[in-house]
Formats: sequence, structure tokens, C-alpha cells
Amino acid sequence: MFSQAEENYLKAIYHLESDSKGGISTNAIAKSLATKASSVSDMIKKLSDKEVVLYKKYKGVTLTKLGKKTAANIVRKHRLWEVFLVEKLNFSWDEVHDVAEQLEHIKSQKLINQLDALLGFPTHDPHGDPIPDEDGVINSIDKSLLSTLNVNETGVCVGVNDSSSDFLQFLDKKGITLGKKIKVTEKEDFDDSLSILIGDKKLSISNKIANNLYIKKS
Amino acid sequence: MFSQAEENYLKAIYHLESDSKGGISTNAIAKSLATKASSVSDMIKKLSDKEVVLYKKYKGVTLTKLGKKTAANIVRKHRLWEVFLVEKLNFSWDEVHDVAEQLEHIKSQKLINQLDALLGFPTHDPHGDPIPDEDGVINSIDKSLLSTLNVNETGVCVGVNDSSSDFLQFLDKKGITLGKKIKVTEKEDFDDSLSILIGDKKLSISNKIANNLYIKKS
DNA sequence: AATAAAGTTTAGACTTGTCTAAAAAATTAT
DNA sequence: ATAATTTTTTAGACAAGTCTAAACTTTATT
Repeated sequence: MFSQAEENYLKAIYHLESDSKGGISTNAIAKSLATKASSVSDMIKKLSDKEVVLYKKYKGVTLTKLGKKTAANIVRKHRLWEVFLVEKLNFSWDEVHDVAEQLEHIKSQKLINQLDALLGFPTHDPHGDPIPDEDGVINSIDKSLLSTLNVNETGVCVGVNDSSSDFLQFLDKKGITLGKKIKVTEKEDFDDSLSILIGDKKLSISNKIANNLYIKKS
Repeated sequence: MFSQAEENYLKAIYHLESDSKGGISTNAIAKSLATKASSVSDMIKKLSDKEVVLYKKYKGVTLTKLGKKTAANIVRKHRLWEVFLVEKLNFSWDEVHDVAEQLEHIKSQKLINQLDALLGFPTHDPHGDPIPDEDGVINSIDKSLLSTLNVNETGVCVGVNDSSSDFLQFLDKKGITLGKKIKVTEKEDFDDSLSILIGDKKLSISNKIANNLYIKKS
């Protein structure tokens, strides 16, 4: 059994591993958990004793098989709860994160299995992130950043790279939601901004936005 | 904001106050939380500083208005989650307690309001216990222990006094569920056991059972 | 290759919540 | 009313998790 603190470390390492290959540095973990490197060093020793991470002093850390499975299970719970909050409790996609951070630590296998069933075995959370299965396996779809589309290419909005409230509310305001079809009509070289067609609306999109929106090319 | 430990103490004091009048003793709290009296003493000082309990050394403890409201809110959350687990996730009434003990500490007002709505604003949990409203007010119905019924009196099963898994599973086995009509057909003086008619079944019920089953007389 | 800079670990302290053992107060019994 | 018993509180210790400051490695710079 893992404490909430341990679970949070495992989740952080899991996320860091998924977007950067190689061992994860103490500092990276500290930054992602808004804590101090010294605290991370202490905790890593505990996780290493529990055989969920491999650790060589000064050499960073990697999850073991058990660690990966444990972390994926926490992510699974987090994302299932997010779906629940949006689908059943009328939360909007920018409100779910903090509550799911709490709910992900509830310990009950039956709870999570039944929740999964209640929600109809969803494959993705409200931000388009894939939900790992019980064994921690992720069935991820092929997605690209909007910024990688060329002029006249089209795709469907399938996810976000930044789940901050600010960004999600911005997307809401612009009418950009998951499932909508987008066509790139123009690209500006000097600032890498784009003009897109979403539904019958023409929008101007900054590069920062285009770098945080995932598209499935079509 | 209260820690989980603080919330558990508040809830324990709340329950103890509701079945025994007067200040609650350190020992009673320790027993109900399966902890030591010395730990209780320490915690009471903290709760007193936070003005949720009134405390005079050696004189026991009582909840303040704020303490009562806070505790009732935790009980409200616990019981709403129990309803959710039974109604939406197919838990049986003897499986919900431990999970609800965890879920009751989740902090989100919106979560609990929406959950309440999803469940259709229930008034009682799966064990027949009343769910406090947002202000901590309880709308309790008039109920009596089965053991207080006389021969030939009837009533409807509305709650249990003991929510242990063992007792609830025993009731399941005997076909005794909330909402069922019961008629007392005989009372034995020598061991205070009773014969009852539930549906068209005749059952023999020990005094211990009769002292843990609530009936609304009819 | 030596040194400066950056990153990491250790040492020691602090908080929360718990415990045991001992002291103090309150209650019960004689 | 005094003694015995029970209850409650205090004192000191411990575990988890965090922090700051200092020491130590590694990496980068010249």
C-alpha cells in the first residue's frame, strides 16, 4: 500500500518519463511537485526500498515494472473520475482537475471497476488523454499538434497539451471543443500564427495555442 | 480547513453527542476512534484552539455551533456517498462503509451538491440513517427498536442500529431489508426473543437482533 | 585540466499525529 | 473523610513528510 505522498511522486515520475526518455532528475520531480530537491531525495529512497523505482545516487530515477503499473493505476483513477465529474456531475473540463487529484487516492478496486462500468468504459478523459486499462496499458490514438498541420490540411480536435483552467476556458470562449473539425487556411511565417476554419467560423490562432491543441489528421 | 484526522475526531464527537447527553469523555472518544486517551487529549486542544469544541480540562468536550455544522457536513458527505455506492455502483449495504470513510474527506462543495442532485436529494442512507442538509439540520423520522414492539403490533423496517458487515449480511440472509413490513407474533419472556412475520415468512429473532433493527410503527 | 556552476544528497530541524509511561485529578469505595 | 481506583493530562519519543543550510558530485567553462 502506498501513501498519498508516495502516490503523487509515482504519478509525477510516470508523467515525466512519458515525455522525456532516460532517467528522471531529482530537480525535475521537485519542480513538477512544487517541492524541494532535498524532499525528493528522501522520498526516492523510500520508493527505491519499496522497489517501485530504480535509483543510483546522482543518476536520476526510473520506474520499475511494478512502479509503472502502480502509477498507471493512479492515472487511470484520476481520468475515470474526471469523466465522472463531467458526464455525471456537470463539471466543466476546466473544473475537474483539483477534485480528481483528491479522488484518485481513494482505495477500492470495486469502486473503480464499477465506476468504469457506470461510465461505459471510456477510453479518454475530458481533455482527450487516454485512460490506462487495469494492467496500465494505454491505447493511445495517433495525434499531432495543430501547429504541425500544413495549410489546407484538416483534422479533428482530440486533446490538449495544457490542461490549465486558463487555456481550457480560452478554448471554450473560442468555441473549440473536442470532436470539432478544424481546417488550417493560412500560416503566418513571422509569428507562426494560423488562420483556421472551425465549423463555419474563421479564427486566428497564436502559435502558443496551436502548440497546445492536439488534432487527429483526416 | 480541517485535516482528515481532525474531521474524524469531529465526526466521532458528533455521533457520541447524539446518543449520550452531556460532555463527551476523552475515553469515549478514544474508544470510538480506536486510539489512546493521550492522543485524544492532544487533539482536543487543537480542536479547542480552532473553536469547534468547548473544553475544560477533565470535564469532557462538547461541539460548538461551528463544530456541529462541520461534523454534520462530514456525516452528510459520508451518507450521500453511501447512497451513491449502492444506487449507482451496485455496492451492497454492507460494503459501503469503508469506502465512504475515505470519500467523506474529499473537499469540493460543488461535488457534494451535484452528487446530491444526481441521487435525487435522498433523505436517508442505505442503512436508514438520515442525511443532514447543507446547514447540518436532520429531518429524522420517528423510529423505534423492534424490541419495543408488543405482540401483534406491526411496523416497517426503516433502519439499523449496528452497521457492521456481519449484522447486515445476517439481515440479507434472513431477507430483512429496509421497507419490509414486520409483525410481531410472539415474545418469549425467558430470553426476550421474538417470532415475527415478514412478508409471508415466519422468523425467530434473538433479542440482540431486535435491539439493532429500527421500525416505524404502523 | 582546473575551476566555476549547477545539481544532488546529507544533516539537522520542524509539524502533525501517534504512542508509552508517569503524574495529576476526579470518582468510587470503605 | 481517607484510601483505592479510574480517568485524564503531561512529558518525552517516534514516524512521515517537509524544509533550510551545508557538503558533496557532476557537468560546463575557460
